Amino acid sequence: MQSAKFYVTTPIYYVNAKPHIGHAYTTILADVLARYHRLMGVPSFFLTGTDEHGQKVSQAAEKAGMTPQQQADGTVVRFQDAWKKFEITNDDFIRTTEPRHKTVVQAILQDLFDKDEIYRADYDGWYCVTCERFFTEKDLIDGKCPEPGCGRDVEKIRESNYFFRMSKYQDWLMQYIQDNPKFIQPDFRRNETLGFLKKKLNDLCISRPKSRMSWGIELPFDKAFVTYVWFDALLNYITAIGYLSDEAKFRKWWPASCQLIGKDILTTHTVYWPTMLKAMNLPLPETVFAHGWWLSGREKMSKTLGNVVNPMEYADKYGVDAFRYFLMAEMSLGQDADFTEDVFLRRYNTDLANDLGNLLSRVMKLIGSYCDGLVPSVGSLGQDEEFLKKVALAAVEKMADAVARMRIDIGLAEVATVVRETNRYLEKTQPWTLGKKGEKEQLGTVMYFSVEVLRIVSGLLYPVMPTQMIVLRKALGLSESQPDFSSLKTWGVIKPGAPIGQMINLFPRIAPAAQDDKERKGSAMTEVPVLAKTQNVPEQKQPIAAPAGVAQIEYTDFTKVQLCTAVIESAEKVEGADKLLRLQIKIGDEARQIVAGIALHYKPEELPGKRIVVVANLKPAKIRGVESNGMLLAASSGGVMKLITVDGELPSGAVVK
RNA sequence: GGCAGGGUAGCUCAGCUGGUAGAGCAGAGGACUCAUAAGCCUUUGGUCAGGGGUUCGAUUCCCCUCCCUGCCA
Repeated sequence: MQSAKFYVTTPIYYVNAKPHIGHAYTTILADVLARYHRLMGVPSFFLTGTDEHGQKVSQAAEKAGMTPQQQADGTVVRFQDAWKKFEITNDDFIRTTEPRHKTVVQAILQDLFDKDEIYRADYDGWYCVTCERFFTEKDLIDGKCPEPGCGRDVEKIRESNYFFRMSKYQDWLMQYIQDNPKFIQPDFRRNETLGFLKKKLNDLCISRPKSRMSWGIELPFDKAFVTYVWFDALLNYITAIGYLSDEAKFRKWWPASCQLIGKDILTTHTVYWPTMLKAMNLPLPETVFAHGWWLSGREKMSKTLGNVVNPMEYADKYGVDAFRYFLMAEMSLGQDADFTEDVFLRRYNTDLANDLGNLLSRVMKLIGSYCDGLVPSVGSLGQDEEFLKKVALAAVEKMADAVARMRIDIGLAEVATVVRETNRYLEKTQPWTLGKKGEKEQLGTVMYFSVEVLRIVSGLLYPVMPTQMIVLRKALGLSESQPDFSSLKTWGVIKPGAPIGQMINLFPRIAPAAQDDKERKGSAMTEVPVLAKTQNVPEQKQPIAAPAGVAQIEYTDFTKVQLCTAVIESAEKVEGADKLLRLQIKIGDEARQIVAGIALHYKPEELPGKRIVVVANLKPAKIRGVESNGMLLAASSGGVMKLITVDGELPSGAVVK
């Protein structure tokens, strides 16, 4: 199943956007695929980049008082930094504003124009002066501008544009898709494209008049126009690898092995793109793979809904490796998947902390205690050993197969099984008992087999968790920094006598924040706002029976709130706010500033020295421009408000529960 | 409305060409202690959406209904 080379691409991301989980997922998936192929010794090229032309960039630039290029230069780093942080090993990063891209795009356009693949046409349409946008007849809503919140009258104008003769490739493309089942994956996406192609395909407008939109690549044969962004953007996949500039390089990598996309850009990649390539007389990519969305609760994760989980936050909170592992393990094939903290933590604790991390701990401890910290030699083998070895080696094959089928999740599940089997193996053989009984030889066999399995597991997981797996391998005394696949297929690589490193805690267990049950799943994500969306959002099923207004909570929910006692050091009014006081408090030895809405009930001078109860782990917030690090508790009824305090003497910083 | 794909244990899903179901997680119980209160063992859960048909026999094939999802309009 190995090809001679592996060229993987992500879409180029719109530079104006902030990196979110969708970008992160695609890019990490590409990275994992690239790393697996490198591990298997397949020459690999991994491309990502940014799409930097188009109206939104120029609008943002104008707003910021800079040129579009400056705007793009300023925002592209958000992607570059993110990928660095996520250990992305892309071989190139293309920006569509780079000369190497623009030059080649223009050459392609000129060539297609010369071959009459592109022609000019006039047509009538409707223009909204306010929105500065052009619409076709059917775009209009009741004959008015369809832009949300606009709805003004539109005027009929005649416009010219250039068109790519896409329609003539319709039959060819349908046939090609049918003949090449691997071209569009997963299968149901292929059917979608075929469905799309059942209707008459139009030619593709590939230009925009500069009068409407100027930030783009100028058409070489008509300076009054720039290239339509999609036509420009899709070409990145070939310009970056040397099309028309470095033919040897281009021939080495094209056609792409795997082009990853989100399901939202299926048509551009399975209709526009292949017909463009056909017109250029280039072969099509082997596979265009459309993955699903990450969902939180019931809502699609997208910036327009405002419920984006910021990938940075999870990576910071739980580690880049754990984040990568979660994304790869939790999403299967082209399906959508849920991203909630509950699901994340459960998977982290189960797979990484309890099973894998803990396995490493127990093995290291046992070798430290009973084998002088050295990998022992092997004695006679029994059925248990043969079984364990078989399972581990089989996982290597299964992972290779899973990678070829784009089912990283299945491969990872296979590895998890191996880890579980190893834990079982330890229970069964009880090396601690063997150690106490002084049965050195058997003990040695058990420990050696455990170490070997961990070596193989670490190699299989390396592409997903590069940092932590290197740590693991070092702990096993492996000197090589990167594993290679052939060593994973081989049993008995670690030599007896090799020293084991210090005990490490690879994946510290995280105390679960909340119990999971279906009804509360949606609300577990604090980032999800209540949306006033009326269409297509089914009512929440099975609403929980709870008193109106406030739902019952689990004890573990309560434990999320860290309450403790504090002493007020000083207090003063916040200027411009009649209810707010700025308090300097001490929680134990820690000084903090909080803002409290108690000015109508307490005078600043009567507060110093009072013992209060505060929520200590509340996210810091700015209230009226004043930073507040916590929140005090007070009870109120009928216009009277009293501070919560403790009954008797207790030091500041005492835990309240 | 058209097309496509689904509805299997509390959750996420696996079940190829028909012989009444499995995994992981979650729940319950237990023995142990090398380990990250982890791990291991045992165990509770399923009229396999509903109805009809073909068949000796259907979760698996066919038809109908209901519900969900995606794409399109």
